[in-house]
Amino acid sequence: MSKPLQVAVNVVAFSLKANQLCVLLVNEGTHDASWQIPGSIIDIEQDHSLEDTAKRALGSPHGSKILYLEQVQTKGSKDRIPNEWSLAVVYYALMDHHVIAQQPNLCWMPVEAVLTSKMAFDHQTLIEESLQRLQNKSLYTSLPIFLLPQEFTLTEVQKAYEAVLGFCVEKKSLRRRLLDADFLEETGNIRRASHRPAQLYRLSLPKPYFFARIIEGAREHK
Amino acid sequence: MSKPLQVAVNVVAFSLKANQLCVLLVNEGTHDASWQIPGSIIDIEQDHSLEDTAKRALGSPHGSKILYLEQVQTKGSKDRIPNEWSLAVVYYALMDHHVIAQQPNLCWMPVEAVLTSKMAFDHQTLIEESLQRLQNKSLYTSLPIFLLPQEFTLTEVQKAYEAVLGFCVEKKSLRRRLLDADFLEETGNIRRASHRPAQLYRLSLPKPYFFARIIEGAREHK
DNA sequence: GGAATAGTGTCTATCAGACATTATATG
DNA sequence: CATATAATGTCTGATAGACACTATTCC
Repeated sequence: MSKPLQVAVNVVAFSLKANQLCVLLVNEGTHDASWQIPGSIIDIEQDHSLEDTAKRALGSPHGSKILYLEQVQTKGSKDRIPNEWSLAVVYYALMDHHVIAQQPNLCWMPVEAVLTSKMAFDHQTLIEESLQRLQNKSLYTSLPIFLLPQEFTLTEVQKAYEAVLGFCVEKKSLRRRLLDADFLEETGNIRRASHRPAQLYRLSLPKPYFFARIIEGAREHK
Repeated sequence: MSKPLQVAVNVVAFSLKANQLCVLLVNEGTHDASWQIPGSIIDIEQDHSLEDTAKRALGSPHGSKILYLEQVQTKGSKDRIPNEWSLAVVYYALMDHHVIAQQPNLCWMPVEAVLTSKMAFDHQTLIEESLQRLQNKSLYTSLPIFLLPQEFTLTEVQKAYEAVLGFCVEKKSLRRRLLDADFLEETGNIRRASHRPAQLYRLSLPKPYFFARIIEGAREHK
């Protein structure tokens, strides 16, 4: 019989800020470079399930404002953290960056910056692997839309795809995919600016839509 | 601070037996209908990582004869098992059914039979979800080949895809995918029978290959 | 009218499916 | 030669990408 083990749930939270994909980081403050992703130890009194722990780690116990939450993987080994068998269940979340209260120890950092900065433990890897999953899945689903507010234009959807994927996507192809698929509905409202106004849409289902084919422009960028 | 928790690793092992996709089941013998999938509690002395626990659960500590192993998900909640917060990391494995020693408490059961029989705990669900993952991934990867022996014909590959996916795939399309992709090499050997003999192939890489598009015949069967 | 972005029309290339055809072994 | 399976040729349809074009608003 083996000794018991403490289990953490960590969350890589993504949001869009000025058309940039960002990740939520916490500074535990022990020393300067100790940026981490949010996480909590499972509390079997408080948490009913792993998802509850994930939501608690994001300070959103009832999950409001977490528009999408998906488990990525579980890491467990003797040497993930020195001298300690450690286990972490990793999720990623898509949300609006406004919902996190301004706190000095929290920040939304652009992914490119994250990928070159020093992170605590193996959190760099956890972020990379979550990003990889989000990117792959965005090639054949409507996931990037879950980074947007409830009402959005098709151009905003395109910007969201480009922020997630890291390359340009073709306007007409994307619009064809989106409109042919029948998971968007016009709200009837219109976004005005100093040019032709744009139709506003909303999701008619709270779940991501799966397309039959991937965005193939991706192949040249692999 | 929450109480510690015991963590199990469970494995849904698939193999091909007479062109049928089968799942490895264990009967713990306490009562008749207690078929389960193999599993072990993490032993932090013995196991270096989660994968080690998975391999140990399959009675294959060094992983020989497990041709493919992939983590599917981690289930954790208060009510998965009555009156106990329980946590299980689930993997699926692809292997040759010959490698499991004949033991009275082990059996390879065809998936269709599994899906209609009563299983212990939530193991029915774990199998369904693993199968789902295997099927989805088989639409755009070479995974089914990992159910075959080292040398195989293209017709055997087709049968493997059909066993996994549960529907017929078109011969020419599949061969085009396989041969255009450059992850197979002819062994030079030949499989003989009472008809035209077939070229034998082997994998030139031990990793699954990812195709650019899915097997679209799938769409009609969804 | 000019600037700027929204939204469309349409051609091409690629590739999966369908299915007919040819090839090669055994008995 | 009959049978059975291996392997190929080739047409069609669907759809992603490219990109030029039109539409509509503000100033």
